[in-house]
Amino acid sequence: MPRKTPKPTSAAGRWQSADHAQRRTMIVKVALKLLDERGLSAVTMRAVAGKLGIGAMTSYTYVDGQGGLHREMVRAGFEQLSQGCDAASTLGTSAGWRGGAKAYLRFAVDHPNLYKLMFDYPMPDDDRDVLRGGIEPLFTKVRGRLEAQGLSGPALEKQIIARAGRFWIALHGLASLAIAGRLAVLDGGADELLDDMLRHVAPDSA
Amino acid sequence: MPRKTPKPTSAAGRWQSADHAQRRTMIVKVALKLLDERGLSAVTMRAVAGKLGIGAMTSYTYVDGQGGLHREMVRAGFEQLSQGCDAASTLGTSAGWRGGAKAYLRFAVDHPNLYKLMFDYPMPDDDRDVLRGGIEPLFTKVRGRLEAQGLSGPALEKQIIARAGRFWIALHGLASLAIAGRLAVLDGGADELLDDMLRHVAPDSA
DNA sequence: TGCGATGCCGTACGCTGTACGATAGATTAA
DNA sequence: TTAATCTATCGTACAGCGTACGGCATCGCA
Repeated sequence: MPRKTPKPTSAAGRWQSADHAQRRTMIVKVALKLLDERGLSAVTMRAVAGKLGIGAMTSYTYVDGQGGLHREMVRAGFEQLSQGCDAASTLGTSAGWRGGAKAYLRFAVDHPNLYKLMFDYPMPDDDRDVLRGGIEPLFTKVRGRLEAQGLSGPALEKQIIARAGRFWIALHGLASLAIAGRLAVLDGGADELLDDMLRHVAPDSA
Repeated sequence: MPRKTPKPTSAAGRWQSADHAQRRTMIVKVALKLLDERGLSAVTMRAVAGKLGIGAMTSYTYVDGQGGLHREMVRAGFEQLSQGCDAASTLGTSAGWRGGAKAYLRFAVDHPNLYKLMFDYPMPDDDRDVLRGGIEPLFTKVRGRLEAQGLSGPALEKQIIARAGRFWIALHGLASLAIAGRLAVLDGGADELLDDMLRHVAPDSA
């Protein structure tokens, strides 16, 4: 019985009283939950549709197949990562870098499957702007910090890439290896490794 | 016609004149070629068996299903990575770190699918020894360097983890982001980023 | 009232991994 | 020599996947 009447209540009934955008959001949300809880291989079109009480093919109306669903999940992931890091760091201060870094790592450890999907997802080559990808806040902060120090022009751009890039590469290395279980030697000393890393690659040092 | 006579020639005929270990190697080799050329999703049991002219189920005699095949590919990959880095670096020298690093990155860029498989592959938790995983040479070299400086005991172990770990994390971050196409901003300046990274995290600096 | 547009989804096709069991050749025992 | 056993091979089948296709029910508008 498609498109009946409003039908405001009932778990799967919510579907009815939602517009197009909301329905896509519902699909992505269910997919993210499945991804977190049971891994990428559990995010099947059938499973997602089943959880929403709709036919498998219905989801194709709101999302461009499985590839499109992955793309939406990646987008949502970068948004969440970006917001989390933004909230946790304060512009330019050394403690700010550390706060942002911890937020970044927390996201990766809390959502390992999503994080992997985000960084395995092929990024279009014509996006010369690497700032995309959820790390805009980092670059913006570094920019502000350096501008406050009087830098500008090409030198500024170069320094931004060097410092923010370096910082981000280190963070991603930590996150990625932590997820893969490669940092077991630490015996719980992930904090130490992070501190050591920050000492060496913090955007404040030349 | 199983287990006929030697039959030394012919492409698929080689299969006959091979022992158990050699046949597994042949399977893994074909799988690695498929992985490099057409991605992980192309490494199907049927495709691998087909390339060897054997029935799909036959490969199960030599490899423990798809999971086992992945495991064998990962093993082969770490072996190759380890050898490449070992050959390219000379103990302790600053140029040595750089050579090893370049070899590491070259492997990752030349075999992105394999590299991803290697570092996505779940590592057993009871392998407290992270040295496993193809980076033993790095840790060994750092150890030698530090021992030559007179360090020993717990301080030595701690320094090894701090310095080699830091170095490796940076390398993996670079490799991983390069594969994902996240380093496009460089405009071909990957070397610059590597140099900057080496300046900051080389195992020689405290 | 009629009718095109829109959302829904049952069915079907080709693909996957792999469990099972039949078969055929090699090896060993009598 | 002959019979029994073992081993490698793989044809078949099943469940599950993504998704193309087409039929359907309902809505918005004329």
